[in-house]
Amino acid sequence: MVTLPFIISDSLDDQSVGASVVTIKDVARVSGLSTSTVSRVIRGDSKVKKSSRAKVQKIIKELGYRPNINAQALVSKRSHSLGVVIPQVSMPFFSSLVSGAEGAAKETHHPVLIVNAYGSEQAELDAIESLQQSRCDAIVFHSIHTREEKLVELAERIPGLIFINRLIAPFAHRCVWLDTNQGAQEATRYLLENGHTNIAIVTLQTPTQGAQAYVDGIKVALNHAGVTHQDLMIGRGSVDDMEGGKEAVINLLTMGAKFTAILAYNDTMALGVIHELIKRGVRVPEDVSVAGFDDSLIASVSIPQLTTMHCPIEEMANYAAKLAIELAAEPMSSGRTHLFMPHLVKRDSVKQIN
Amino acid sequence: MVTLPFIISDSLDDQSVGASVVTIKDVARVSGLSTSTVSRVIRGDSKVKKSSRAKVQKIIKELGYRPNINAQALVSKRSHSLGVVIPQVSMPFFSSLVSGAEGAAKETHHPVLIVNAYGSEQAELDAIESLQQSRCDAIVFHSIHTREEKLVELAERIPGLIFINRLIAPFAHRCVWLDTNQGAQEATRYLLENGHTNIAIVTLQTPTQGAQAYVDGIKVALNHAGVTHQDLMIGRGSVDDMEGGKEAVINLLTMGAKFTAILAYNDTMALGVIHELIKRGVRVPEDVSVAGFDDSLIASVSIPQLTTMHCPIEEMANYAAKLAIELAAEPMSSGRTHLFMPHLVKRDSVKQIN
DNA sequence: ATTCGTTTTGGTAGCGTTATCAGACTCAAA
DNA sequence: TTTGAGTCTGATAACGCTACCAAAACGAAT
Repeated sequence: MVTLPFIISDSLDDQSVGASVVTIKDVARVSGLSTSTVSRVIRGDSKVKKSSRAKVQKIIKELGYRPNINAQALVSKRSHSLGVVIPQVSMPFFSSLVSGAEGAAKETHHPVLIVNAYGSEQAELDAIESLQQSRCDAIVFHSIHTREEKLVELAERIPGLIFINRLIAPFAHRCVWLDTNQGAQEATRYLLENGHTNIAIVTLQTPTQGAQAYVDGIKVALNHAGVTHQDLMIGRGSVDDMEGGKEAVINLLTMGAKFTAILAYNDTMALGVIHELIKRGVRVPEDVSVAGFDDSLIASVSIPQLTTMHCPIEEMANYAAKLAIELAAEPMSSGRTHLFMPHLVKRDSVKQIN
Repeated sequence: MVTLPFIISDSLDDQSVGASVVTIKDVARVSGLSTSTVSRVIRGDSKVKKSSRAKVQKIIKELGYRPNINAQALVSKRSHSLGVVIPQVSMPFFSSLVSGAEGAAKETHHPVLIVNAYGSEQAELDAIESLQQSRCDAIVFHSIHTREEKLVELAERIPGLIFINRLIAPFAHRCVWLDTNQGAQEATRYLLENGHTNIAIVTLQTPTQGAQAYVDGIKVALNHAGVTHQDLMIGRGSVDDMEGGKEAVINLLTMGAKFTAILAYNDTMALGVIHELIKRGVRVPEDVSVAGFDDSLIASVSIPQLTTMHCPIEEMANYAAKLAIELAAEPMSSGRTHLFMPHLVKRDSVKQIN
């Protein structure tokens, strides 16, 4: 980082006293009505004469009045804002998530608070607590490290808390999740259809719920197709990024696995795999096919473009945000499940063999 | 989007009345002191006896008390939160920006509000207004479409408003920006050093401030090196994404431009260029070298990995956030400029010729 | 003991909004 | 004209906190 120390000698400020903000009282005074009536108009309460409503609305517009949401939050004990807790906004998957949630929140004029909570249960719990301090009542939470038991506790305490991309059985109706197992099956079937039977898996060393479902799904599809794997070829990476992908494929190679295709737990790992293979002179997809999972931005940007399972994370987050806002307004103890399906996106990293 | 309508019949909730939140009064009562003293402890006011302070802090911890920030904001007329306005979180460049700002805000316990403002001046102004309504006083604003005159107006009104990646001359000390011109020069020099003299530019149809600086920088470097371009080869795309990149290179090709290297205004456009070239059987970098700008995530993901100018957007945003928070606390009418330098990242998309 | 400065404390009045209740105004029916 | 049932409106008390001022409490110096 380079910051030039060039000083600009600026004139002094004119000390202009910032035009004091207009309050509900100003609107009341100007309109000749009481704050109560103005408040009713703001909140869309029906018990107000048409002419009064019109007058108040006119004055509000003229004065550029905006209710102070802090005061509203104070008295109503609800902030009308949406919190989003994710590991890292800068990762494409999560930034899509945030984007989806932001879209939903904007529709209902909810401000969006985001908190990065990376790497540990403590970070995740701290994030939730900081949102609570802001009296944020609707929360979309992408938890990775927090124990289910803790999450149950949180869900009991916070009616507007929605889990995304993770299933907490006792609160299934508060989870917006993806059928990773089915997705993995579909990806596997696609490889099988293309003649691949020697399929290796690239996944995480310490599998998350999703990673587990992914591997399970692949096994189901392989079994169902009658592909007998005396022992499954599984390469594991310690992290879910490109490095993890490289690590996993190196493992696979050093254990002498023979495969014509690789299924990777996510796009980033898949790209790590591809990079490592190409570095070793293995062509993708001519020698080995590779499929990812997520269909994140990088999938369509890479060369070859990645065949992958599209995970509708933006729509899921949009849905989750609406649900959170809804439940924050009126808690419900049960309801339907919110299950989304990934679907296959065929691009260039998988090739037909035989 | 597929949502399964599977209904879970859940037991009724136990109607547990959410343990009412502890307030400053509770702390005061339990500690046997007044709310004033407790408030002093919270705010770190020095005028409080050591023993009292210790006692209050103990009780606060025991009761799990957290100040209600809405009440604090109401009385202090400042929200102590940081707003971030960007075109789209889901774009890697901006999600890095958000991430940097979030990091800075977390240090000072400022919640982070994000607002997408895509595509128009109105969207950007609406975003700022929505933050104002939240009484958000520190704002980092990545403006693209708003006229400078409007931005000056905003800057005058909001002391904690910082512009990122755009220079507003009258408020230079409130801008955290990048020397794109120098960066473009450096990229150009690198191509020249590698023997390229027929260099084409890929940029935007309607150039933003940054795009203009980029093209200017290239011209400067070319002139300086004595490379005479009777007429510069410039291909223009209507948008700054892969499609825009493709569009621009197609323009270049159809106008019959002869080049051995392309400088693209950003990484995404550069990748669009590469995709289009490869599609047409032109090898990168063997036949044509391509360099990008930004060093966003995708630059290291593609094959070939992209040679590009690293733009330290995360550090810039971190710096901008700190500045915004600082200025919101105590406005200043002048100060130093905050200029960051991009630097070259050599990867695989540029090849030496001759 | 009295005085004085200094440190420490508590009481109270808001901040801008909403909820609640009671009061005032309609208008039709008696 | 009175009555009653609506419809509409306004006064007021919170919400949880901080700012301000005044009152204690404490020593040290007289």
